[in-house]
Amino acid sequence: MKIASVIVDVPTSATNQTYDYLVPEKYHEIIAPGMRVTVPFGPRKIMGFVVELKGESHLTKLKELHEVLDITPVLTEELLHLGKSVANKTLSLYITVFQTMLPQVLKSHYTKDLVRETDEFLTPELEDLFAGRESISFEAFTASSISYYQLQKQIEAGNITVYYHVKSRITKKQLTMVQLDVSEMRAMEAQEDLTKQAKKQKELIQYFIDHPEPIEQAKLIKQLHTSAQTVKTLESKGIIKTFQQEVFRDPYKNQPIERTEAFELTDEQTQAMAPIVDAINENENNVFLLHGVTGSGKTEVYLQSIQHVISKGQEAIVLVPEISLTPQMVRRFKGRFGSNVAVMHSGLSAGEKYDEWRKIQQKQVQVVVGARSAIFAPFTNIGIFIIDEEHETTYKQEDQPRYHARDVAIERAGNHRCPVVLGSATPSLESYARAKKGVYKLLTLASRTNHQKMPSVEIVDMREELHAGNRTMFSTSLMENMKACMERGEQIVLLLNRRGYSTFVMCRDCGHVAECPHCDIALTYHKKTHRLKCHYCSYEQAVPEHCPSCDSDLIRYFGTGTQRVEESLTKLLPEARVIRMDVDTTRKKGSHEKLLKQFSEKKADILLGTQMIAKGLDFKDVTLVGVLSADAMLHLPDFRASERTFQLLTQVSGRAGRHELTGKVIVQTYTPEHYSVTYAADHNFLDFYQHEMAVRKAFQYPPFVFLVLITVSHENHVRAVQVSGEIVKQLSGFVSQGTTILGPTPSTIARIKDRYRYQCMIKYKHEPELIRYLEHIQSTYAEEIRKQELQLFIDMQPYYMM
DNA sequence: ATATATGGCCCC
DNA sequence: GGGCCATATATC
Repeated sequence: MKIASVIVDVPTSATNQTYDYLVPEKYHEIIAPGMRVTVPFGPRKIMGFVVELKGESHLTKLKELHEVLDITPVLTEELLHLGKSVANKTLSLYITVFQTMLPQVLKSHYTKDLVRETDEFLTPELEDLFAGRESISFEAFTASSISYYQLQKQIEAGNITVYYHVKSRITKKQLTMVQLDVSEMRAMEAQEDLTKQAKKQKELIQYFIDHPEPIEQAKLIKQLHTSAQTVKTLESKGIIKTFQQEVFRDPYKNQPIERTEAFELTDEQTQAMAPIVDAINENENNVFLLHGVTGSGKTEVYLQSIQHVISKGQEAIVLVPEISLTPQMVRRFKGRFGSNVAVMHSGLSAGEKYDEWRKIQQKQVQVVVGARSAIFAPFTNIGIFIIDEEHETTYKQEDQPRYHARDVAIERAGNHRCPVVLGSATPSLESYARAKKGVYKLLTLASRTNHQKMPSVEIVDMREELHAGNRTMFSTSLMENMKACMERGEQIVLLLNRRGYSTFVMCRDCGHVAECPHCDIALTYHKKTHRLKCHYCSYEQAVPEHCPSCDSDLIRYFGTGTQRVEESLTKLLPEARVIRMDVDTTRKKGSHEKLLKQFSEKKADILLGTQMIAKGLDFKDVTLVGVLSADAMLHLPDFRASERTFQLLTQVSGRAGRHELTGKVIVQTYTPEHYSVTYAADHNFLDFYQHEMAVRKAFQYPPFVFLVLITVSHENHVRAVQVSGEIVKQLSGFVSQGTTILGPTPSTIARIKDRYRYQCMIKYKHEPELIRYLEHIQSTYAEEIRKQELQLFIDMQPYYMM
């Protein structure tokens, strides 16, 4: 007897367990853990993952599984094991973790059909609906106004049956290929037999006599200036044949990429790489923190370490933040490893993602470069994990499963007995503290490979500008430097922290701000549509002509931050050609790349944008970087605000003068004395680290403690307060002395989509049973959660405190 | 998540 | 008791 333990595709806590099914005889030989199957679940049929095969079950009566969907497992044994562990550590459901390990197209969707089983008259309404057809979709029934009860009676009577279908969305791209179907000799004879008018056919046969290998039909037609008809005719004569061939979509096929050789490493790079290579050779499961200033050649260290892994016959996973997964970055990896690289990021279509994933699964590549979820690439013999810009917050997923790619990398490295390299110019405090304690091994690259000096950073106090009568958002110094820079024919990058700029609508008379009626947040003004939108729900309204509070018609509104800057920039510097990069201008696929290409071809003088331009970009003629408001995010209710400000300022400073030309950075701020601004200006990570650690210690924040954020949301305000209070009380009874529980307090946004939100925070140093307590809390409210009344979000090591 | 069982209410 | 709805419950 063969039994499969299956995790079913029903994302609820009540079904977060394995279900046993008998494996039908015909699947005995081929079924394996990690395959997707369809199983009967109650009266339905749904998809599930086989996590285990066994000989017996604790249950006596088992159903048979319906169908095996895969030929080879889509999840390796390691990923099954990892998925279980990630789910437990992040309080997520097994099924949601397994789903995030796979490309979207492998997710199933379900359809239902109603099939008529009798010629007898059903009911007038149902006869109308079927209208003579044998079967109809269940949607057609739902759309009609026939009561479910009526249908149920027909189902009970056996007059109608419900058929369940599970479909995968897989689309493999097929190409029509053409090939000779006869011997060369026979082809020549056929060529002779053709009449004089059949010139095209003769040419086509001649082509195959010269090139016997199969060719793509479209290419053939184009090359010979012929038509599909010619191919068809010859095929019907049996001289040539066509067949379908599966191909991988290659998102980079139209970009010729130059091959590069390994650069010679500097002494510093050689020293940094040696321990990594040792770890690769010795299969040592070490975590390295590679702290290298911008321009110190971290990427070259990655590339050569990977080269080493490849020559050992092993595989490499490289994570980069989504935002810096630019063509420039991809080109560096493709340039070195050619078609041995798979690329995974959100810019690819679902089909492209699936194809890249299959290249990994089928071992056609040894390297994957991708954003967060690429950490789950189904390699089986991994030799290194690299996480570039390790401090980036995008490595933490904000919705279920709330995993951190860095933690997953470290766990997987344990499974594969291989090193992890975390690289950054501005490591997270957590990682740097671990490196100092010796938990991670610290490697340092202190100098730039081209021996260029770090750009000089000028801090401009915007309060003084204001006192001097400058009410624009550009300081005198920035303005003068921009003009000079443009005269020299060099380029400028301007960075704006979007969050710092108002996009709301306000009444000038009474100060009334337009707010969302469903969420406690100001509405955002969209210039394009001249409407107000809520960022948290889909609410939308026209801009009021009169203030709803005082009836004044002095309504003041702005465009989005970058739009506003662009407007005043064109007023003050009309000769400047500006490229604006923000959410609005990069929404369309490929527009990100297009804008950057335009800028690199010097079709513009100024690149203006938000965070997204701060990373990874490398333009040789950029000599001036301006930060319009450095402290915009300093005042957010977030203990990492200083760290983020320091990181951002350091990142952008690195954008200037990467090549021969020396660069200058101008940082505008209202708090010029703040340590995250001054240390960033001095390129001084170590002192920033010391200072910030003291602050974290004083206020008991990470890395001195671990955090858990629990958010409670309920339609009923009173109940939300009640539940969050109960949770704090319960937890206080469980946890040990050194642990503090803060709250409950209203969330930063106290109401979203008409639901009230309260949160509490746990600060702990050592709490081995914490997950157990949290699970207990979850189960306490399971009923209310299931009824969709209550929502509980538990975030281990949160990044956003909202 | 969702099909089905269960319980209650109304009406004849 | 049957029709009809809302709510509870199990799903190998």
